[in-house]
Amino acid sequence: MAPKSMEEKAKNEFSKGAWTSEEDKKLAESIQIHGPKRWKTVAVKSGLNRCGKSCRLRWLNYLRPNIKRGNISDDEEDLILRLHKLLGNRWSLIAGRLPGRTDNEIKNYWNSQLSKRVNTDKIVTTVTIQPTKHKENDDELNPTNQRQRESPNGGQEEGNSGTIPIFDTNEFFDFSTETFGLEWVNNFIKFGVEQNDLH
DNA sequence: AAGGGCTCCAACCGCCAGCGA
DNA sequence: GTCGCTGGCGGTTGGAGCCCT
Repeated sequence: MAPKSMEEKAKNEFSKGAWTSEEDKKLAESIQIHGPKRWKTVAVKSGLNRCGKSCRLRWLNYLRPNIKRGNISDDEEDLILRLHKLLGNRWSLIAGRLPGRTDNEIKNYWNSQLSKRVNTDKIVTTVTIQPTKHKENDDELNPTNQRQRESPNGGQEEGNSGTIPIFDTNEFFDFSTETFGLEWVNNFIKFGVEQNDLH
């Protein structure tokens, strides 16, 4: 029985499990040559018996330069809580606003620490978001939104029961740039204060 | 000291969208 | 228009290490 898809083929042919320092070195060298985009090429040229997806994951979550690991500060935790309240489980978007943090790390942090606290302590952020008429723009901007809505819980954690926050992410985030300035944080907090003042 | 349960996190899996042939 | 390949995403799993009894 031949494999039905490339993914199934990959499952059978590539090695899995923890990466060794030797593999890390080979991967880094290959990425230096081919760039952190063409993962199939990187995987093949590196001589690693790993699939492109695995190489990408390793690079993004571990080898990438300027990556921060562990010791999530109170400020960062507060941001994660607030952003999760607004965005739901859109980890890549949340990570994009936390310099040096990866979506995987934030997802793990949420699942291991924050979700429990949200459920048990009934943490309530002070931000109350009103629906806007720009929902469609949000989808155009972030294709993953559509998938989120199709997920069983609609991208919302149990701790977020109640009204589903719908807002225009573009009001806060400039997705057209890769800069990680903190100006958006000020806008974000200011917006939250304004919304609270209305109630 | 031992072993059973728990926590955390690296890595895998499945799905989907974009793109080129 | 469609098909296959690739990259990106969120969900899930497995194992190493820690803690408690």
